[in-house]
Amino acid sequence: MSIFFLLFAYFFVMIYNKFEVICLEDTTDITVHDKELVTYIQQKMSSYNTITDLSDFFKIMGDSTRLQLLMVLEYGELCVSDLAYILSMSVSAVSHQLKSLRTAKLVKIRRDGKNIYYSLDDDHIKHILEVSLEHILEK
Amino acid sequence: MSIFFLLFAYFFVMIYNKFEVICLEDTTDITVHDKELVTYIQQKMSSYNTITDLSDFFKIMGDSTRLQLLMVLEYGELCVSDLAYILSMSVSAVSHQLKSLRTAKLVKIRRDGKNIYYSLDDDHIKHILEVSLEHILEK
DNA sequence: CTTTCATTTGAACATTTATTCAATTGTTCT
DNA sequence: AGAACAATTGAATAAATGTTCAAATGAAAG
Repeated sequence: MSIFFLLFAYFFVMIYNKFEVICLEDTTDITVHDKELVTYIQQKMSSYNTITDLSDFFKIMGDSTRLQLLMVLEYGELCVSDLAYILSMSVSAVSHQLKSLRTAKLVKIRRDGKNIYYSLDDDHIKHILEVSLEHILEK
Repeated sequence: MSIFFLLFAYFFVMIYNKFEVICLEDTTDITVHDKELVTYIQQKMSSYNTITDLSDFFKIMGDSTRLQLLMVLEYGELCVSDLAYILSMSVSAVSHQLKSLRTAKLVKIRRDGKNIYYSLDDDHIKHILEVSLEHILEK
């Protein structure tokens, strides 16, 4: 009885391992069709860091709350409660998002007494927003 | 005994309701500081639809996989397995993201036999990517 | 007509993300 | 010093998102 069990176990492990190899090969070994173009792109492609930096930048503006904040701040500096009033959101929620924008270096702050005034940190953003807005409106 | 319970319940409900009102007022009644600027912005602000469209557009590019796909496709049209090979990702994952890009009308497809070739649907995107890349590199 | 290849699809899972709530910090005014 | 105001913070909750896996589709070749 036990010898059959051992044999069974042995073949099971063998087949299981084989199966794993097949699976791994399946996900990594992808047949390339346009080899010339693929190798050309692999040489030319931007570094992974550049791409993640860029996607992080887009991710920041990919939220309507943060984008509204940026667009409102194009008109001038404003304190947190005024921003919350304009977006009709809670002060806390706005503050959290302003923090994201601040760590992304898209806005800067100025303290004046009890208030903290936020403004755009950079004029590039205005340009990007304009170009992108054109893209949206033309579609 | 039961009369005290009723009295307690009555006051509890009264205070609870009052408390709710305070809470609601707390989140909506925000003191405005720069009334002039706030009302000016409220008139000038883009419609909510425009902003959500724009943030949806940024959201699409806010993922490194999708952004890589767009940047790779700047070099020419490619089929799914070649794209998967370049990004070293599974074909399925790439296909899912290509679908997002397609519904966002950023890429288009062309069928050729068993292969499906993807390419950029629009030249605007190239421009936006260039402008944004400049922004990142200058920081 | 069946097999093979390229791709898509849907469900499941894990991870990330945005907002709320309650408590805390920092500032001014009395 | 204490009250009042403006804003931040951290934990908790709920919603959205990306990848994997397994199965299904569509097209071409044997």
